[in-house]
Amino acid sequence: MISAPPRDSGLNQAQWQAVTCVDGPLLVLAGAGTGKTRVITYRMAELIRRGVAPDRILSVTFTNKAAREMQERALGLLGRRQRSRPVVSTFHSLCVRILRADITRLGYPERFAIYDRGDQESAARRALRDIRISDAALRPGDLLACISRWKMVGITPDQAREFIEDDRDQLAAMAYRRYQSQLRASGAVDFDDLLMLTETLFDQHPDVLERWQDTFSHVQIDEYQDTNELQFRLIEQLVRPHRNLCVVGDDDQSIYGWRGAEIKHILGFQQQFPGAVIVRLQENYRCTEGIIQLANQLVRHNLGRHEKRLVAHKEGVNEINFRNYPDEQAEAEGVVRDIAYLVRHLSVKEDDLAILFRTNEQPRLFESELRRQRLRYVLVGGQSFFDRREVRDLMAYLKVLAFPDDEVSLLRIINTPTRGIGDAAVEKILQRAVKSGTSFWRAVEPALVAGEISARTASNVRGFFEQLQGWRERAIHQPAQLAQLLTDLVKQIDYESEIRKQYKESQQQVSRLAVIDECVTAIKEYTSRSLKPSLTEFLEETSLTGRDDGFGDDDPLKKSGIRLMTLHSAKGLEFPRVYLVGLEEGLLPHQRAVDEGTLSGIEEERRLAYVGITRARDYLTITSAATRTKWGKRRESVPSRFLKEMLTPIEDEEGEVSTSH
DNA sequence: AAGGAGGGTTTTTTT
DNA sequence: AACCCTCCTT
Repeated sequence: MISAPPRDSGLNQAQWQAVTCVDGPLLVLAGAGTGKTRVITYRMAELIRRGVAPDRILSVTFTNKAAREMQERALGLLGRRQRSRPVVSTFHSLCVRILRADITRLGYPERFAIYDRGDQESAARRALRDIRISDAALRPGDLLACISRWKMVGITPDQAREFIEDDRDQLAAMAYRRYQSQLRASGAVDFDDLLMLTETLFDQHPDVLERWQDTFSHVQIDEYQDTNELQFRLIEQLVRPHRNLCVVGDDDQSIYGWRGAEIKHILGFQQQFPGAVIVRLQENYRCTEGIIQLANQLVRHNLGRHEKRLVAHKEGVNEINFRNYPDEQAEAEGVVRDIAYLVRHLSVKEDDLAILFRTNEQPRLFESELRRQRLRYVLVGGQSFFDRREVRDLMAYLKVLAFPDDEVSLLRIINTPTRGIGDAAVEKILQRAVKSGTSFWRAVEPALVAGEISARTASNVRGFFEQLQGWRERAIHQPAQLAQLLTDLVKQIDYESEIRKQYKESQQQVSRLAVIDECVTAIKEYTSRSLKPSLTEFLEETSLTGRDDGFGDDDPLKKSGIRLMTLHSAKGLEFPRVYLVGLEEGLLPHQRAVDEGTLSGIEEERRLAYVGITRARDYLTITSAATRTKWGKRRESVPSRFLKEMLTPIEDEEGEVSTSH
C-alpha cells in the first residue's frame, strides 16, 4: 500500500517509500548520489505532517556541519515559523546534551571540559610518565589508540584487564587507569567519554534513559555505515520502546573502520531489528554514466557487501582521464595547469573543482602551485585552525578560566610565556597537591614552607593566580565582552613578545600574530551570534566543531575556491570536476593497510577510492606519480592496484561480462 | 630558570 | 623538513 510520490516533490518511487515508511525499523540502503539527504529531510516533513511534534524527531548526522545543513534544509521545507524544531545533531553533541543535565550524578562537575586530541595527548603523556614506562615500550599515540579502541566498545579501565592480548595492552591497561583518573580529576572528558559516560548514565540511572526515550518518538541516523559499537548501543536503547528507527547508509562508503565503525551494523540490521523494512536507493542522479561504471566495477571487488547496482541517470562522454606523472611535483604542476586552463579559458568556476587525496601531507605541493598560479583555493580540514600552537595556548587560557580544575590546560600555560615558574617547581607543587589531595594552588604554600620551592617562585605563582582570578571574574560577569577580555589578556601576558622570541623570521611572526586576531574574531563572532553567550558554551562549541570549516573563514571570499581535502572529509560532498590524486600503492591503498595484511584493511581503502570517484558529477581525473619522495628519499611508485581493478571488467554471476569500455 | 644546540622521530584517515 | 625532547650553558 504505497502511494505514488507527489509530483512536486520530485521524488522517485523508492525514495517516496523511504519517506512514507515512518513506523518501525527501516533500513535505507542508499548508494552514492541517490538523494539520501533529500529523503531524510522529506521524512522529517512527512512525520510532522502526520502530527508528530517536530522536537520529538531526532536526526543524527556524522558532522556538525552536516547537522547545520540538514537543519537548514528541513526548515526550508517546513517553513521557519514552526513552534518547535526537529533536533538535528551528531552523536557527540547529543551526548553532551544528555550529560549536561545529569553528569553530576556520575561524580563529574556540572561544567566539564571536553579534551580534544591535543589535550588527550598531554594527558596520555603524563599518565605514562607517572608509571615510568619507557618511551619505546608505549608511546602516547599508541596508548591513545589502545584506550580509544577500548572505549569505543565501552570497556572501562576495570574491564580492560580481561581484554589484554599482549605486553603492550598490559601497559596500556595500567596507563588507561591513570589517564582516566587524570581526566576525572581535571573534571574533563574526551570524545570517547562523551559516548561512554552517556551509556554509564543510562545504565546506572534508568530514569534518565526513560526520560530520553520519552523525548524522541522517531529517530533517524545518517551515514549509518560509520556507526560504532557504542553509538549503536545508545541508539538501540533510545528507540527500544517504539523501534521507530530509520537508518540511512551505504556499506560501500564505510571508511571509518579505524574509528570503530562496524560494517556489521548495517549488514545485520534486519537481525538486530527483526521486521525491518529495507528500501534500496539505486538511481544515481549525481554522476555521469562512465563514472558510475568505473565506481561499480571497482567496488565489486569487495566481498561482504549488500549487493546493489547503481544506475546512472546522466549521460556523458570522455569525462574520465588517467594521468601518470614522473614525480609528485610534476603531478601537482600538471593538475594545477589543467585547472588554471579550465578557470581562465573555459570559465569554469573555482567552486566546481576539487582535488582529493589520501593523506594530509599531499596537499602541500598543490597549494604552492595554486598560489603560484594565483588561483583561489580552500584547504578543508587538515591541520585545523585549532591545532596551531598559538590557538592552543590561548584556548588553554580560556579553559583554565572556565574550568578551574582543568590541569592539562593549566600546565600548558603556567609558564607560557615564561613567568619564572619552572618545571621543577611545578613538579614539586603537583606532588604536594596529589599527596594532600588538594588543588595545585593550595599546595603552593606548603611547598614553600617545606623549602621545595623558592620564595621568588611562590610569589610568581601567587601573582599568576591573582591574574587568573581577575580574568575569571570578567569572564563570568561580562560574558558578552569575551573578545575584549581575550584582547586584554593577550596584552597583559605580552604574548606578542613571546611569538617574536619564538620565531625569528618576520614573515612567520606576521602570520603567527594574525592568529591572535583570528581568535578574537572567532569569539566576537560567537558572542554576537549566541543568545546567551558564556565562556563554557564557546569552548564546548569549539571543541565539538573545531575541525568543521566555518571558523576563521567567515570571510566570504575565502569560502569560494578550489576545494582541497582528504577523501575522508569529502564524504557526503559532490563536485562537477574532481581530481583524485596519488593513486599509488602505499598511498591508496595506504601502506599501513597493506602492511596489516588483512582483507578488511584493503577493502576499506577500496571503499575510500570508491568514495573519491563518486564525488565527481561530470568530470573525473585520476592521477599518479611514477616516483615519490619520502623521508627525503626518492622512491619508485607502483600504480595502485585499484586502477587495474576499475578498468578490468569482471564476470557477473551469470558468467557474463558486466561492463565494457 | 631560560634559552639554545643537537639529536631523534615522524605520517593515515577525525568526531 | 618540521617538530619535539633532552641536554648543556649561562
